[in-house]
Amino acid sequence: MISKESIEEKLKDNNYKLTPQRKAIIEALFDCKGHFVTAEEIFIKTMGKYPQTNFSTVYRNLEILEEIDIIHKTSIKDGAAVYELICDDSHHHHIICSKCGKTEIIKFCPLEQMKISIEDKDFTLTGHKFELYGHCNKCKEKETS
Amino acid sequence: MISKESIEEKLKDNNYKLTPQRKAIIEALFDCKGHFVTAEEIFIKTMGKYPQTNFSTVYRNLEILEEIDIIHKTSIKDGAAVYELICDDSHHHHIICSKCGKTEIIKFCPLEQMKISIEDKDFTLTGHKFELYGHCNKCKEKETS
DNA sequence: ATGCATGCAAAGCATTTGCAATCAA
DNA sequence: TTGATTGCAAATGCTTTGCATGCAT
Repeated sequence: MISKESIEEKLKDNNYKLTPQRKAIIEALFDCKGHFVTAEEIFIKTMGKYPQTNFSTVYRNLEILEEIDIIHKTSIKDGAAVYELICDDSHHHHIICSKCGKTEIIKFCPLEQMKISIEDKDFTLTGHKFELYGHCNKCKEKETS
Repeated sequence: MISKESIEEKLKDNNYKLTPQRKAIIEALFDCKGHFVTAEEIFIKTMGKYPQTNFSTVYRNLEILEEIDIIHKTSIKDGAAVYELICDDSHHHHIICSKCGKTEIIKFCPLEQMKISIEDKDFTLTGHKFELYGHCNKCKEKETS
């Protein structure tokens, strides 16, 4: 799937150094696999691994990690952005629990069937976003009880 | 399609008063039909119509208008949110120019074909987002020249 | 007359930045 | 050794809020 080692290698390839803070942030992201989490959550988890880590450092690294396609960034609702480790290289989308951030991967991409119907439009396509939102079963149980 | 009168009626129905500021904001949104625009752009346009309008008032009204489904809110990129008057009642999505905010409506919704393949997932669906991003021809021309 | 709406200024929140000190390579 | 990286604190940008005043109904 993906390993810390492969990420560290990718960082090296892009001329980034391996600081203990950076390693701790990556570990934190690993712990949150399958969930979109805020920078604050990552910061807290990182602090548990390497307490001498600053919030700015977290933000700066999240930016780097996004740039080299190690993590996804999106915003579920207004407010803080959320991040998730990319575990699957192939193009995909997400269904996201808007309560806890849990995600599942959706392999289906609507874009292919679309392309034809966009040709007549006044646009050159550069990107797209397709996200489903819902409540995961765990969160639904909490509601009921 | 949609008229200022119908919006004003909807406001009344929801027990909102018709202040000149509110009217000016609605007019501003009309002027921006077919474009996602920031609160600031709406504020500026509103000031041209009724200069005694405060930025807070704009935000407060955008919130109200979103709540009663008069406008759409989304965020194209990080930073400011963008808003657009809803001109078409039927469910649809958008292709959005990430340079100028221009939009075109896409009637196609991928959700229908999807529903079956989500049934096995651990989720109860509550919402979805499907947006295409690109450059409109006008913005592309500017690039070249 | 009543309470919703506004203006103003201050606060809130997530995120970014400048700069000096530090550390990985 | 040297430039990338960090910590710190301050600044930024967007948005929200409290409160007194004003205005639509």
